[in-house]
Amino acid sequence: MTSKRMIERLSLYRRLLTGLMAEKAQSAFSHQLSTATDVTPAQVRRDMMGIGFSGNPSRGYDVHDLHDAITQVLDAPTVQEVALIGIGNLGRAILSYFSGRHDRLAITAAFDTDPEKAGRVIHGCRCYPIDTMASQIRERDIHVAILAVPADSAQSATDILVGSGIHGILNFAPLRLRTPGSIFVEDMDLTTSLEKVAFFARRRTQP
Amino acid sequence: MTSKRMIERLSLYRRLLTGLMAEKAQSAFSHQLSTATDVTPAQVRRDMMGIGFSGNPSRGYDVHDLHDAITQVLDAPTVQEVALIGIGNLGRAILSYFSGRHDRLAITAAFDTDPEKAGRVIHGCRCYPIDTMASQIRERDIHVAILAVPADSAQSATDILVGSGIHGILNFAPLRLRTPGSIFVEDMDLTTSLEKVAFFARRRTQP
DNA sequence: GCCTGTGAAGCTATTCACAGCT
DNA sequence: AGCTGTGAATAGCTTCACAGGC
Repeated sequence: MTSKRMIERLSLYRRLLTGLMAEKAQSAFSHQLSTATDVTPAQVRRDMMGIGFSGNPSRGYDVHDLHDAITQVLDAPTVQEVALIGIGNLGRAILSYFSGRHDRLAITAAFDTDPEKAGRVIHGCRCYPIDTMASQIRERDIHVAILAVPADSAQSATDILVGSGIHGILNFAPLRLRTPGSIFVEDMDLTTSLEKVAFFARRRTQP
Repeated sequence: MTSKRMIERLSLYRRLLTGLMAEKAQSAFSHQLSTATDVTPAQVRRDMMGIGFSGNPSRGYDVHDLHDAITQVLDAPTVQEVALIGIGNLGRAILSYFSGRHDRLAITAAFDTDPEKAGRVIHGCRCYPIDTMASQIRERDIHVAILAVPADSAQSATDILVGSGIHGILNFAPLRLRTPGSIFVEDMDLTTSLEKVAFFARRRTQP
């Protein structure tokens, strides 16, 4: 229960439900949730079971209640702060992408080695020099970090993060971080993903 | 054989092997390949089997030969061109990230609705207005696209891509694209990934 | 002794299929 | 008639464990 895959799907369902709420839909069937999220209806029902949410054979699932139920599972009761490490092109893109988009997750501190950037406010997020990172993360009780630094400084940054009480890292650096098993790491490996797409695209061209 | 997961791992092995070649290593054992890529030694050996590559019980796998063998599987014999759709913050970050990094994959055309951007060259990649996209993709025989447009224009851009002969899409837009089954789509969903990290980080905090 | 190669076992995740409800 | 909830079946992937080689 609550496997990595299932959490991903819950995130998708919720996003879809938010859209449905905006168009005043009261309820939705598993097959409706399934088409927009690209999973099977059976999978949707399994996931509902997984979070202990029940639907109704004649109406399906209540859109509002389900949205709440998923939020109950996915989100912390209070806003979770997120630290961004690395304010290069990618870091800034990530900042602009998340800026004000989520109501329970917010990037509230960004760090960079470049002293030029310290003190600036980018997309509503204040930037600090990297040597204040450990103390700030610890003091502000931040447990989630997004790592967007070059590959050659990723491991040293990670070591600091781990030592500062971080529990989860979204890693954009193109390497596998060495971390204690207690840290959750999700890799966003652009190179690997693009190579994968290129591979399967080629295979579709001439199978 | 050659499942999605395996292709990802091959990409990781190759990156590691490139590093090993730089430090003049001749050969490597499965357990060496495994630690740096975060898979088990048994998995490494399975993957070698998968691409029909043999090692040697006393020396392990020849670094150079294995690098070649993986490249043979992963890459096209010639350079594969990639189109980038959307030259916003994220698109530019992706451009800078990939610029000159790969020798068989290159982003050689970028498209945006903003006519201001057309004609510019960003990180070595020429930008074009979006209405020339279909014809250029078709004429230049491009089969791979990176989609980095806002969510509300992602589906219409996708429809054009599909109609232009694209076979694989690396999708950064936060929604599931509707595509024919013949198209390979890989989703890079920042929101979902961050929610996942936040969820498991929280769970580590108090399990 | 320590490695690779691999059949067999084990896991995990997904899908099937149908009873039960409305 | 068409849905949900779910035990059972299936599929896909990973690890075990050991024979064979250096």
